[in-house]
Amino acid sequence: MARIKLEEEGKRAVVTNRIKAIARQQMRDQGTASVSLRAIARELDITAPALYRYYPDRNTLITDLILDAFNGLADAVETADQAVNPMHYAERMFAAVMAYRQWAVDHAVDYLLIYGTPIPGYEAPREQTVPAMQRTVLPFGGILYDASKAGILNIPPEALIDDPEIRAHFEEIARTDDVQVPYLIVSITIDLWYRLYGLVMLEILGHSPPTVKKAREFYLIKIRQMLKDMNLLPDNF
Amino acid sequence: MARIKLEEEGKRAVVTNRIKAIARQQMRDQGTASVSLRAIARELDITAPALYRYYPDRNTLITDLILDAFNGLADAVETADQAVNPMHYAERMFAAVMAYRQWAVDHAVDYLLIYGTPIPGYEAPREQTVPAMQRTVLPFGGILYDASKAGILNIPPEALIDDPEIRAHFEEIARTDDVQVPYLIVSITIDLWYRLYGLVMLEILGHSPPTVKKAREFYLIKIRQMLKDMNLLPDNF
DNA sequence: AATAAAAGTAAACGCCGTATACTCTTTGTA
DNA sequence: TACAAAGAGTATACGGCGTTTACTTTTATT
Repeated sequence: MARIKLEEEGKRAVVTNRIKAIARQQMRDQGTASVSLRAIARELDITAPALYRYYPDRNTLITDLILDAFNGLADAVETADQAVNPMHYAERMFAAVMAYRQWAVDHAVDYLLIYGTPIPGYEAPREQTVPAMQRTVLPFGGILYDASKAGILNIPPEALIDDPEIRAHFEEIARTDDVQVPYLIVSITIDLWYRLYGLVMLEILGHSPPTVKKAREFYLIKIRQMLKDMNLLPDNF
Repeated sequence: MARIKLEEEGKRAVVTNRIKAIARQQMRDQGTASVSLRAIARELDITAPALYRYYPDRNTLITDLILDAFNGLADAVETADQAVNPMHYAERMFAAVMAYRQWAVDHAVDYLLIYGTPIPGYEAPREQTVPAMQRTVLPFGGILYDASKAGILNIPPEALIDDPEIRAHFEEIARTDDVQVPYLIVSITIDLWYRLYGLVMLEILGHSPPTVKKAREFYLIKIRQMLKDMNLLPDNF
């Protein structure tokens, strides 16, 4: 029975996966906000209301797509990080940073879905999306923390935060059950992260100020400088 | 007759302005992509097809809103720049940078409209939008150029571009009819700009990695560091 | 006052998300 | 094995959307 139950669940999973795949294709073709239940149903040779057996409404489907995107991005970064020697912090950071950009470029709509303008009428359920989002930032923080513990990391002076409130906020973020990560790690992680974000968004949306051609090279130049400032630039770059 | 003609044109302008105002209100309420001709018509106590006397289609209206937004942002930055002594480059830059953020925060939907995820089904007419967009970047380049001519500007080493193609591209951007602005000015302008972009987007969209509270203070911290690196930090900040 | 242009309306087409009521088909159990 | 319950799907409908077509009203000019 457990086996039959599983097969049943499997069938449902197959259908929901096809629904999501078609939705992603639609986003690719028509833009992030163009997920249309009727169009998905048409593609599946099914009437529109039948989709409501799988998703209670359009928003839930979108939430599912968002969670998939966050997890896909996080997986890509984590995988890249874990593929290199954990003691080679510079290589780890470089791999993570390049994987981040590559995933965003390869899955532009998904990246826009999670980090771009929200879809009108859609409100994200924060209790689900926030943890998923944090997964995409955590690897960078982890690498920086590891490097700092190893005494490798150079923390640029601009990471120091005078404002006590922001400092407290950063310390709160960095407090887990057993460790208190120094707020400076949070500070440089966010600094790195918002710059990745700006660079990637610019490339994906294609409206660099006068368009920067050769976006990958530009990204590399900027990344190289950032990592150099942190003493995390791999020798071979 | 010329007078009457003008009044006629004035009436048309009044209506199109009301159309745009309602559209902006809609965006504010429902999100960037929710500009609805029928809803605008309803608000105007008019039938939907009547709107086609003023705009041939929805996309043209959106283009108009986009151009207004670009020009509004550019005006805000230019005005802030021109309000201070033109010889005080640090003050000029600080004023421009703060005006940029303030406009974006005050007109979040408009900022998203021009720099966020494109509206599905809408394709911007580049020959109109690109020049308007350039107006929003130009003031920063101008201040930096003026400061460099005055021998004030400190150009950080990361502005140097090794890649000859990107360098050539930057030089092309910086070539106007009578002057050839050094590519380094373009390089630091773009560098400043994409970081403003990342910071502002993060604040507007509210999905800082774990949300950064006190976004203005955070912006200030980052800006201060950038300007300091360029020797453009005003004394009083 | 007559006329031409501008502004607006009514009706329709084919999209959309969603709700309701109904019908098959599959499945678990008496 | 017969049957009831559950699951999957359909038909129909509602009100929303952008847009087109054909027609009417208003306004300005000669």
